Amino acid sequence: MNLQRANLKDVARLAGVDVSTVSRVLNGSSTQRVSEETRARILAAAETLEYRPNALARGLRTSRVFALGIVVPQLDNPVFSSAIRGAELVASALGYSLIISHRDPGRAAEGEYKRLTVTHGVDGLLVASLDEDRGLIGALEETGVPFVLMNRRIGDAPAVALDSQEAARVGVEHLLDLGHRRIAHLAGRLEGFNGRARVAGYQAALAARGLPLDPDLVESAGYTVEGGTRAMQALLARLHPRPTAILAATVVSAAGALTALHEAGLGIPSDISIVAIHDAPIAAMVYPALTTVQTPTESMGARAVELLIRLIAGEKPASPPLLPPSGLILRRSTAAPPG
Amino acid sequence: MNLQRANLKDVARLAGVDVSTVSRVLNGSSTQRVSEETRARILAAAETLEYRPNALARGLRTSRVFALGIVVPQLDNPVFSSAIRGAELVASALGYSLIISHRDPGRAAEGEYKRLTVTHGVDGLLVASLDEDRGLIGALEETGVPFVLMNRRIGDAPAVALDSQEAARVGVEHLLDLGHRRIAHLAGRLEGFNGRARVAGYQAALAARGLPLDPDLVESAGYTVEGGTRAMQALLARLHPRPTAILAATVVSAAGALTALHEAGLGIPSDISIVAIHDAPIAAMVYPALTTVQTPTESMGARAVELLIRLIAGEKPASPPLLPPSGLILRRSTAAPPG
DNA sequence: CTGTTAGCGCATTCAC
DNA sequence: GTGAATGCGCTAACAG
Repeated sequence: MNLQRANLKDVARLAGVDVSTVSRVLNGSSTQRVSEETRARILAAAETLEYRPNALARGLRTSRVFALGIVVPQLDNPVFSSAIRGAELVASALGYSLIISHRDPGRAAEGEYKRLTVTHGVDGLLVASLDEDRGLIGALEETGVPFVLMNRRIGDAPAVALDSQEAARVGVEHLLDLGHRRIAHLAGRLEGFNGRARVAGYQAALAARGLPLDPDLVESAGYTVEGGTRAMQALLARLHPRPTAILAATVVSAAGALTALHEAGLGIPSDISIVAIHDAPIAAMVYPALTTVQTPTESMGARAVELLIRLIAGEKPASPPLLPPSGLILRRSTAAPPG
Repeated sequence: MNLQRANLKDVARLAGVDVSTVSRVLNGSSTQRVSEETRARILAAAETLEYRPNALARGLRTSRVFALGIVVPQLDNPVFSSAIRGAELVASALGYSLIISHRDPGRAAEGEYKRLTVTHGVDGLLVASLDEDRGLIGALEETGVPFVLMNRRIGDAPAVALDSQEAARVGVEHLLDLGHRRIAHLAGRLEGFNGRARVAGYQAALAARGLPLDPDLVESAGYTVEGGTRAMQALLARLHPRPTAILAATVVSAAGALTALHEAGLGIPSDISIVAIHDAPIAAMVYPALTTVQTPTESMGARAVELLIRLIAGEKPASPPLLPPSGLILRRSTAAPPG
């Protein structure tokens, strides 16, 4: 019933003090000099009235609304939905709300950032972009509020991203340990931040075992099912003998590759093994269930919020190091090579 | 640069009028009686100053913040992420922001609703719940702001939901048209709103062709991959002869069923066909790609926002009728029965 | 047709 | 230690 109702004045009246005193104790400013007695009385009054500060009024006064904007290009991408979950968790733990927008950060972006910052007055922006768009940084800086990039680094802008190179290395190493020597890579966008890193990790793992690098073993598949299918078909058509194992950039492209493999009548993992980077629910939904390199996507969102809040507080924190993979999830898609 | 800067006073000064006049023309109230001349001067001033209203101040004054809270139990459920997308689209088209929260609506819900409404001051709530929890309505009503339920109806509370019965009927009819007569149903939660409706639709389709209803053909699989696998295995173990086709409640349980089918060495669709309700990206990621009954999940979010905004405006709109399926997406998992 | 006035709820500077 | 006064930016009577 009396929700939204009680305000500072009500609490002040019930406690028999002035609103300014109530404000002081409730905000617990470091320079608080209030007698224990009245402080207790005020706290009790606030309690019985179920007082909740009005974020609007407070924001109008302090120009801090305790809201963060987060813009992601897509909601159903497992990497982003997981990052959002992580962000939401720490944001609300720290008293912040998250306002999401799923516009493509590259496009119509500028208007969106203004809407979020100027109009709605968020304190900071979390931005997950899919491409390298340099214009993005400019648009972001124009908003005047702190921001942090997720999933990639652009220049030296504040960012939290995954160590895709290490993730790829771990995946390939697993395959090497199983005995595979002819390993292909279903790459993402070769020009992209993560795509490049994965190729580097793939090559590093091979080089560490003294294996030669064959450019023909790498095929760009993008990040779609269709791309995965098409790239896998290309690999199958071009490579003789065919590879005995595949490192896929994402579970989505891996799923597409599985389709191509099934259609080619190949057994998985009897004829060919496949390991994908990123762990997501769909890894367990395909057949056979995918062995994956688990990446800390949820932590990425969490770390990003922490970084952003420190930025908002006026600190000058450095971006954290790239987040290393958190494990290898063994399922049914990998085994020793045939023969 | 001069973002967030310009306020009504600045515009008023530049236009040589009073702030109240500026407010009047910018808000375009129906009772606006301002000379064309000054109106033009004000508009021009606002333009050059890139004036953007401060939502906080406006909200404080009008207790309308043009923000909607949306709480969903999970972000990566294709039904919800799609509904969110639809909601976001119409919300922003109508000038509203969406504040998301992915708490389980049943649990810790009350506190969450208060945080959203009392503290952040959203104008209304969109709630997608997974269960029937009656307490939910009480908690929602206590917030004092309008709300609309998504994905289910509870009592006669405002709600936008899918016509799951019709969706099931369409799926079964497709199977019947292909010649199947022994069709099993991988059901959701039998006690749930949608689960019950799907069973009814499944039975109605069978009855319409004069086919007998065999309770043994229905198995509850919940909404998880594991549930789908387990239920499919149970069906396979219990039914002799085995069914030639399956209607799965969701793409997720269908994916689980595929795993069981593959492990049993059955060909899809050569030995057994399967059609799933809801279309989602994962339908195209599994093997074989799933034929699905497409449901308007994005529209569900869109309609829900429209309904909510009318509620906020003080209208007393009725909940729209259940949303019928929008089509049948033919992929590779269905064909005529063997023999 | 347009200016004046009065807060919305809160934090904060300044008295006492 | 605590109260009084002020204003964040805006809208909504109420005057004129």
